[in-house]
Amino acid sequence: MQIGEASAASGVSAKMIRYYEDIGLIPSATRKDSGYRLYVEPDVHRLRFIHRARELGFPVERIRDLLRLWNDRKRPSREVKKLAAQYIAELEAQITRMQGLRDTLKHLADACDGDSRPHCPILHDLAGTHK
Amino acid sequence: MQIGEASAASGVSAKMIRYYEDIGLIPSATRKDSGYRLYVEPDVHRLRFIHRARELGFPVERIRDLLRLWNDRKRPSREVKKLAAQYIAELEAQITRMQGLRDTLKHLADACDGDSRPHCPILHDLAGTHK
DNA sequence: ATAGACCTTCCAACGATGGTAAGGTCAAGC
DNA sequence: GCTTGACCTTACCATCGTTGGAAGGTCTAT
Repeated sequence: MQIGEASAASGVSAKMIRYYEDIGLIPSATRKDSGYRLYVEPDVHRLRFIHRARELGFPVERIRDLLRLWNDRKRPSREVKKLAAQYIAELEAQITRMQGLRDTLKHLADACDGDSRPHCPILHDLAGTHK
Repeated sequence: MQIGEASAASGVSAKMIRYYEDIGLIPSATRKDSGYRLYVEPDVHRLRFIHRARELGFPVERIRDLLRLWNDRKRPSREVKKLAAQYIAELEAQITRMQGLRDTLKHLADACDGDSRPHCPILHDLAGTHK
């Protein structure tokens, strides 16, 4: 099948399939005489794997590791779990940080009258005039 | 004062000060005969405002709006509060999304033995073989 | 033969920041 | 006056993942 069909079947845009090939995340596709890329079912399977991992937010470089483990039928599940745990920890850290931002902004917004008067604790805080 | 001092006083790197000038977030600095940029206290104040807003995660384009409101002494606080509320809602959405990712990964990791055996629900899910 | 759907490569952009290179300026010390 | 070193200038390149476009080649059906 050509790249368009592989794209539709995997959920990965043709653009991104070429990109993944470019950065070596997937092997170079075989080509027809015309230069068109050709794919078979296992290729689509791998693309679906990548698509799902991206949906889960794994950065591409981590997907490289996941693919390596996926291809190794004898790998210990310990290694996969470790990668997942690392990523979970990163997510936790980012969530905590964003919750902090949200809380700070909420406090400022709560203290802001939000009426037609110009006084506003939000801008006041941003201006750093309280320090 | 020169850009280095303005940078140290505001917490914004010299690099970013030039960038902000480039994208029109701040007005073009006056120059010495040598071409060196010159700053005065109100400039530093504005840079601190930007710095704090970036710390709070405001994207630069939103800071543009905030600066406009900040410069308008007669603006109703309602407008500022509205901007903040929008950003808070975006934060909430992002937090919720990341929590979803984290929970999904946690469930998968919990179901993974994490031992030397190769079976692993994490890769199994990524492969989409359950669908 | 021609239309139109598909494919190819290459280039640019996004947002915010860091880095580097090649060069100009300025103040202090000798 | 000359050198040193800290500071400044512009102009690129890289990041990360993705999208868009341009200019052109290929295939299929009419």
